[in-house]
Amino acid sequence: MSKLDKPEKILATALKLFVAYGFHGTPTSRIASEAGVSNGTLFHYFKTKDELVVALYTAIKEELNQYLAEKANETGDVKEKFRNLFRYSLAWALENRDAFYFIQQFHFSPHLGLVPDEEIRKQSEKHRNLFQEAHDAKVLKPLPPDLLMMLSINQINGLFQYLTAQTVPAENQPQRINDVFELTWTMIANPEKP
Amino acid sequence: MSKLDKPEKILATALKLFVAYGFHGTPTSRIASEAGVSNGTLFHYFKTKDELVVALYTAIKEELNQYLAEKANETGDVKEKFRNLFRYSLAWALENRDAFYFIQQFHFSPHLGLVPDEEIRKQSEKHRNLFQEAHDAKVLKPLPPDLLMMLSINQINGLFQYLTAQTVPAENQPQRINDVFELTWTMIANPEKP
DNA sequence: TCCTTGATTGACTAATCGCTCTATAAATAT
DNA sequence: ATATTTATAGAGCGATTAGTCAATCAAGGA
Repeated sequence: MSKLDKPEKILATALKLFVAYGFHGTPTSRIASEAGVSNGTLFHYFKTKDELVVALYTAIKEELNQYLAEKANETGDVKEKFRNLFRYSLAWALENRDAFYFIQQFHFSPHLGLVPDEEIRKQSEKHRNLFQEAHDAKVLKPLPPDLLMMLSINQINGLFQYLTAQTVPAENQPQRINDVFELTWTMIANPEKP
Repeated sequence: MSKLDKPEKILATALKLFVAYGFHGTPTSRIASEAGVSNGTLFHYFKTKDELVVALYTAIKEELNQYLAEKANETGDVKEKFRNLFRYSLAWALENRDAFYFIQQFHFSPHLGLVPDEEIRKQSEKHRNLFQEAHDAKVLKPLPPDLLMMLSINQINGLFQYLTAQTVPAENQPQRINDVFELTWTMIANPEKP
């Protein structure tokens, strides 16, 4: 127990086991033992198992958002901002496959209902603003920006699934990612705008 | 027990409960009682709970595929075939929300590993062929057809999420669906082809 | 030094769950 | 009519699990 402090170690272990065996398929006792702590310690930091699951979700989301905030490109034009967001989202996903998979697993589980709507909206606020501003500037197609954002996110998810399922050589991945970004951009961008 | 025979009633009840409470969040005893059968009867038709989950998945997939096969347009040009596939996929999803949600829930669960790869590939064989043929005829962009199929499927998923989350008036849905199909088509189609 | 507070442990429990088993009834075959 | 298989029920069992609890241990403040 040197590098990570205990709550972090518990979360890291829970992530590994959850993606392998599912939420209810992993007993808290196993999380505790594989994390090298006792059963009681786990419940000292997380009152219930559900609370642990939700804490893991928000921790991962925060990590992703912080990463994207660091890599955000504030200088380029709109398209470059979108490209950056797209590129780094995928870079993070490929570097943190379990975590990215977990996000989707969580979204299709009843645990999603335990997170307040407000919390969820806040997590994607910055991205929503980006789409809203681009929409107001007529850079995007005249469709609801929420819809275009949803489609873009699912482009990322689909490409992630493709890159992780098929064994695409790592050196081809950046090219593929850029290809799909260009597809996505022509899909959502207003062609009448320079 | 009049309309549905018992295995069907069990599957229908399981679907309702699984999407509400998750796989492990719904005891077999509750499935049985809400389906109006005894615990023993459930295990008479499905040897294990896992087998029940997988049977539900394959039953839903078959129903969806049969529906799409019925609605398939064999006459029109390629784009119209794709439009039909897109449109009816969403029509079915919106008419069978629980079932469509369940498919995704299942895909992000460890139960997916219980289905042989061969079985999964067979389920999307016809659609894969459609993409392959369009690719060979240079109708699609020069990218792997598997990738383009993955992206198209995720367009459907994203639009489904949008239409079910936001309260889009039912009368606007066909328009939105067609909008997004056109986006998808310009995304995957080769513009140099008439 | 004593006291308080938080961290840590692991045995323990109450409840639950998947599944079996025995018994019986219904259907089907011979 | 008899035998054989299938359907149904529901009590019950063994195993597992989330969460508790009483007992130490460590750290720091007064």
